[in-house]
Amino acid sequence: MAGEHVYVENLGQYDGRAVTVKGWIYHKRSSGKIQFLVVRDGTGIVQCVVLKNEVSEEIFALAQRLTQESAVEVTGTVRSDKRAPGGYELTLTGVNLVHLAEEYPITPKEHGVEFLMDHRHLWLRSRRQHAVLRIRSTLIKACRDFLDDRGFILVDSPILTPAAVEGTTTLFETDYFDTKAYLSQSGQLYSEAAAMAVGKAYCFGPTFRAEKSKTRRHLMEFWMIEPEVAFATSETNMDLQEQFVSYIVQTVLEQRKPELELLERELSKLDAVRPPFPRISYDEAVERLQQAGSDIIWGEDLGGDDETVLANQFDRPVMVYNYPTAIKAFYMQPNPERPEVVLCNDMLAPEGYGEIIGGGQRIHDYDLLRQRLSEHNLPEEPYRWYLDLRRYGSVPHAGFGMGIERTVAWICGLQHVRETIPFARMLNRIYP
RNA sequence: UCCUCGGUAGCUCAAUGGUAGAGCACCCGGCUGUUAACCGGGUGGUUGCUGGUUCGAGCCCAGCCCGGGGAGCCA
Repeated sequence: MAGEHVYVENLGQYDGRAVTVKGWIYHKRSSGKIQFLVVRDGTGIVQCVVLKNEVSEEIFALAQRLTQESAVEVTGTVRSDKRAPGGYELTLTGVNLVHLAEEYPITPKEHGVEFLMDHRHLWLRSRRQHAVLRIRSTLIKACRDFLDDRGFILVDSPILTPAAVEGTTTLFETDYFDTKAYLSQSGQLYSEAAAMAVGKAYCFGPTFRAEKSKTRRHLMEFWMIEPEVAFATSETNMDLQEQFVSYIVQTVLEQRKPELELLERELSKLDAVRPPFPRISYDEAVERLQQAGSDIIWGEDLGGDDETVLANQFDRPVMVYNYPTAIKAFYMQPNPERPEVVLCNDMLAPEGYGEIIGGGQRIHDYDLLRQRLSEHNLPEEPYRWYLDLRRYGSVPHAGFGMGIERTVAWICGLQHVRETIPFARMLNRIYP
């Protein structure tokens, strides 16, 4: 055995040279005196050729024994070849078996969703899932780069919390040394405290919703990034959102084109995602929907179908602002000229991917916030610290939360968010 | 919680109320350029569970279990 250890993604730089690739057998085809081993190493996939009269009998026999997903170190000469997927292939001189895999459950044929999700730990090895994971990784880095480059400070919020952020959503309850604690459904309230400390803050982490939601857009555990800015208004908040979303989409488009192509994503639709984004008021949204045949009436929240109808009227994400106060959370700042609506907005992704951002301006007046807590039948005690923020140098401020999985699903063009997170937590699924 | 569709070989699926099938995977054999290779042979079943109707149930009926899609809620 000889040859420098090289990753498949760099094979092009080693044309004509002897190298070693360390990886797993993705697939195998044989034809009597010639065998094709398709090896993946995490960075790519390369076809390796084993010729009977160019290797020893032992090597040829060993290659024949290899099973799907067996771990190997293969040595051979890099050669560009049009017949090889990827453009380069390896003519093998040696094979070292690291581990002979048992019969692998996931075959190159079709599988159902339940079977694949039961084998999620193995499904991650497939090409499509690789592409999604890489895009997710790039997207998260883009989110953080964007905020870090603009002076935001990462201030993480706790996962274990004493109370609900919004009284409405069901929370996962756990025991905290004989008192109750809840898994965080949002880091926002803590992000507000952080913004009052450092001016521009964001938190990024998992959030938990115990709602028995069973749709392609819902997970019980999902990741959310939540920027919060002091001295900001709903207007500047929407400016930030469109800059933010444009940046991450264009970054993924630049850096992950091969992955998007593998997923057969229509790139032109992503290319169109640049500022400014259309902004329509809730009032206008209701009118547009009624004209389109919806039976929605003013005061009702937009349903999933409504969101899709609206989003389809634009070629980029659309921001719907100033929803009725009655259907929004207790901390939303009312419009001073129209208290029946609040200064907030949602961002709806195109192509029916639904709401990817929810945000708005927060109440900064102490008395009004107390009144709202009371109106929402929320206890004051757990929110004492939150009310404190309105007692010591309270300023207008705004922020938003973006769901990572829905955003990845949209950018990748996936039918379901379960493929956008390594190990999805869903209704009826907490394995593997 | 509600609506809707489904559960048959390891996987994906067929089977008028009348002998349980195919493709793939796996095993054996053949093939020096395969691309989900191909060709021949073989192994493989408590038809989700319980009860009922019937001479006879994978199929019809009831209940339950499990899963897919959707609603509500939200990101």
